[in-house]
Amino acid sequence: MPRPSVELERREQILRAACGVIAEVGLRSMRIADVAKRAGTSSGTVHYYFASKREVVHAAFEYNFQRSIDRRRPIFEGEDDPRARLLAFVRSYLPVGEETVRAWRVWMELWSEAFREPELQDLNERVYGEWRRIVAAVIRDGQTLGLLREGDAVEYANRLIGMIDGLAIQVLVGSRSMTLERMSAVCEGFLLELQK
Amino acid sequence: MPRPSVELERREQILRAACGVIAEVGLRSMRIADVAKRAGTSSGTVHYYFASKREVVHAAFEYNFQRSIDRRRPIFEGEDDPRARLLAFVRSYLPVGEETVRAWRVWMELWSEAFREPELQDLNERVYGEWRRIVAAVIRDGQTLGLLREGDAVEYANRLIGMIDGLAIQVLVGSRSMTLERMSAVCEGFLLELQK
Amino acid sequence: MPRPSVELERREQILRAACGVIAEVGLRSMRIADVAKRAGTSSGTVHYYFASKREVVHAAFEYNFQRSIDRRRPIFEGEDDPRARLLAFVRSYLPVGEETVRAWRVWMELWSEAFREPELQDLNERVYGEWRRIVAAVIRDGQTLGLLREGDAVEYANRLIGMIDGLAIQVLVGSRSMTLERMSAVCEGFLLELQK
Amino acid sequence: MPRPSVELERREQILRAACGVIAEVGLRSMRIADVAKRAGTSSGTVHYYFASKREVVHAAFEYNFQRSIDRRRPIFEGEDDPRARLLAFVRSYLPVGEETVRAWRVWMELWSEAFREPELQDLNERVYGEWRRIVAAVIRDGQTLGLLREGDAVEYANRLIGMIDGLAIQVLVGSRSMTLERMSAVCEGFLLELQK
DNA sequence: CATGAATGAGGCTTCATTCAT
DNA sequence: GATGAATGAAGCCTCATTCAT
Repeated sequence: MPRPSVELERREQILRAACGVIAEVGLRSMRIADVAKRAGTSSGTVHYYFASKREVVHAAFEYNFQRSIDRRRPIFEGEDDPRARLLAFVRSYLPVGEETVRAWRVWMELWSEAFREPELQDLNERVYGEWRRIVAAVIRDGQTLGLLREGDAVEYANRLIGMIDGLAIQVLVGSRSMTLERMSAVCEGFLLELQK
Repeated sequence: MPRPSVELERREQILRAACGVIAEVGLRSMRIADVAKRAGTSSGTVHYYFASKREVVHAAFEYNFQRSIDRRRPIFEGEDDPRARLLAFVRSYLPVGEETVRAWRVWMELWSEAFREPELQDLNERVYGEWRRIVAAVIRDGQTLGLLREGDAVEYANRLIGMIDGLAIQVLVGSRSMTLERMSAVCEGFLLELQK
Repeated sequence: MPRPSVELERREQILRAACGVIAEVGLRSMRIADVAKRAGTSSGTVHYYFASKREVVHAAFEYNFQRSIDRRRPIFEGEDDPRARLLAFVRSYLPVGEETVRAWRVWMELWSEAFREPELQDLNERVYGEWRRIVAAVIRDGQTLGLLREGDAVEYANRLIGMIDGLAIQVLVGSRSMTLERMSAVCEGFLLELQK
Repeated sequence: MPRPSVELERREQILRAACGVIAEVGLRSMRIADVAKRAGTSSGTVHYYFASKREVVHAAFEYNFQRSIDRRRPIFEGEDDPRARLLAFVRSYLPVGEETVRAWRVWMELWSEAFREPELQDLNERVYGEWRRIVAAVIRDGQTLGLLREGDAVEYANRLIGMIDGLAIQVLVGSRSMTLERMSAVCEGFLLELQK
C-alpha cells in the first residue's frame, strides 16, 4: 500500500533539487543527472515523476513561485500599518540570504525562457498580477488613511515592482556599484517619498 | 592582396548572427551551426575566428553593447533640454522595433550568465556605470537649471534605470498587463514627477 | 480460497495481450508495460508470471500457435471430401479478419527471431511438421480416391504451404498488387490444377 | 576540395555495415554503435550521414535491394532459353552463400517493418512488381516458343515467387525438414511441371 | 498474489571542436 | 583564409527488472 504522500514528497524533493541546480549553474547547464544526485536519487527516478526535462523545469518554476509566496505571506501579513507593510514587502524581496537569492536566480532563468513558452508566461502573469494587486491595495489603504501621497496606486505599484526587479538583477549579477545596501537605500528612498 | 578589413567584416558578420540567434532561441539553444548558417558561413569558419563557443558568446555580448551605444548616441545627443534628454533616453530603451527588442533579449541572456562569469560582470559594470553617469549628469543639469526637483541625482538615476530594466523584462516576456504602452506611461509618469 | 485456475487465466490474459501488442507494434517496439496495460495489470505482475521479457515472447509465440490450431481444427474437420478439406485449409489461412491477421503478424515476428533461438526453431518445426503431415495426408487421401493428380504428396504439400506463406506475407505487408483476392485466386488455381 | 565520391563511398560503407548487422542480429537488436564499429567509424559519423536510426535502416533496405538486383542481373541475363532463365532465377534466390543469405535475412526484417512504414511498402512493391514482371515475361516467352505449358503467366509467376519466399523462410529459419536441398527440389519440381 | 515505485544500464542523438585539404 | 567531414564525449530518455509492501 503505497502512501499517497510518497509521490508528493518525492516530487518536492526533486523540484527542490532542481531549483538548487538551476540557481547554481543556470538552466543552460542544468543536467537531469545533477538534479537526481542533489535529490539523492537516480535520473531514472526523475523521469519516473516527470516526462521530460522541460517538465521538470516548468514544475520547478511553479514550485519556486509557490515557495516564495508561502515564505512571504507571514512576513507580509505580520504588519498593520500600510507603510510598514510596504517596507516589509520591499525587504522580503531584497536578495539576501541563501533562500531568497536562490529564488531570485531561478526566477531570472524563467524570464529568459518565458517568451518562448506560453506556460511560463502564464506563470509570470499570475505572479506579477498578484504582486501588483497586493502592492496597489496596500498603497490605496495608506492613501485612505492619509499616510501616503495621492496618485494612481497601480502606477506607484508598477514603479516599485519594476524598480525592485531591475535593481535585484544588478545585485544578483554581482555589480560593484549596485550592492545590496544601495538597492535597499534606493527602494526605501522611493518609499519615503511616497509618504510625503 | 588580402584586405585586413575582410577579417573584421567577417567577425562582425558572425557576431551579428550570434546576437540574432541568441535573441531568437536563447543562449541555451544556440548552436555554433546556427550562427554559421545565419552568417552564411561554416562552423569551421566560426571556429577560425573564435577559439570556442564561450568566446563567440562573450564577443557577441560585447558587440551587442557597442551597437546599443552607437545606436543611442545620436538620439540622445540630439536634445539640449535635460528634460527632453531624459525622455529621449527612456524612449530609446523602450523595447520597440526589431533591433531594440533583439538587443534587450541578448542583454537578458547576459544577466543569466554574468554571475558566473567575471568577464561578463565587468561588461555589465561598464554599461551600467556609463548609464548611471550619463543619467545622473543630465538630472544634475536639470537641477542646476531649476528644471528638476532637488534630491540625490544618482539615486534618481538608479530608480529610473532599475525601473526601465524591470519593466522592460515584463514587456519582453510578453506580459499582458505590462504592455509597451503601460511601461511608457509608468516611466514618463516618473519623469513628470521629477519635474515638479 | 485461491482457485488454481486464476493463475492460468491471468497467464492467458497476459499472453493474449502480448500477441496483440506484437501484432500491432512489432516485437521490436513491444514493451512489457504495453503488455501489462493491455492485459489490465501492472508490469510487476507480468514479471510475476514470467521471468523475463524473452519468456513472455516465447510463451506468446507458443500461445499464438495453440490458438491457431484450436481455431482451425473444427473448420478443417468439418469437411469430408479431400478437395473440400484442402480448400478449407487454404481459406482458413487467408489473412482475413482481425484474429487471423493478428496470428499471421505474430508468426512473421517469430520468423525474424527464430534463427537465433533454438526454442523458436523447435516451435516452427513442430508447426510446419504438423501442417505438412496434415496436408500431405489429405492429398494422399484424394489421390487414393482418384480425386487428385498423382505425384509426390509431400512435395505438393510443400509447394502449397510455401506458396501460402509467401503470398500471405505480401498481403500482410499491404501490397497493392498482391491483394487478398489475388492470393485467394492464386491458391485456388493451384488446387484446381491438382485436381486435373 | 572534398571529392564528391567520398560521401557516396562513406554512405555505402555504412549501409553495407548496417545490412551486415541487421542480418546477423536482427533489426530489433541492431545498434547504431554496432553499425559504426562494423563500418570502421564512429556513431557520430553515422549520424553525420543519416539523420536517424530509422533513416539508416530504410536506406539499408534500399541498398540491400539494389545490390540484389545488380548481383542477379548478369546471372539472369546470361541465359537464352526461357527454361534455363527460370532455373537461373530460382537458383539465384536459393539462400546459399553468405551474401545471398544476408540479403534474405535483411529482406525478412523489412517484411516485419513494412506494414507500419509506407516507405517500405513502396520498396516492397517496386521489388515484387519487378520480379513478377520479369518472371511472367520469361514464362510468356517460353509459352510462345512452345516450351512451357499454357495458362496465365502472371499467375504462374505469383505461384513461383510466393513459393520461393515461403520456402526460403523455412530454410533461413533453420528448419530441419525444409533444407536447402529440399527447397531446391520443390522449386525445380514446380518448374519441371511447367514444362510439360 | 499483485503492485508500482525505483533503479541503472544502455541506446540514440546532439554538438563543440579538430584537422586535412 | 575557409571549409566541412569526422569525431567522441555527454546528455536525455527508455525500459526490463527488482523489491518492499
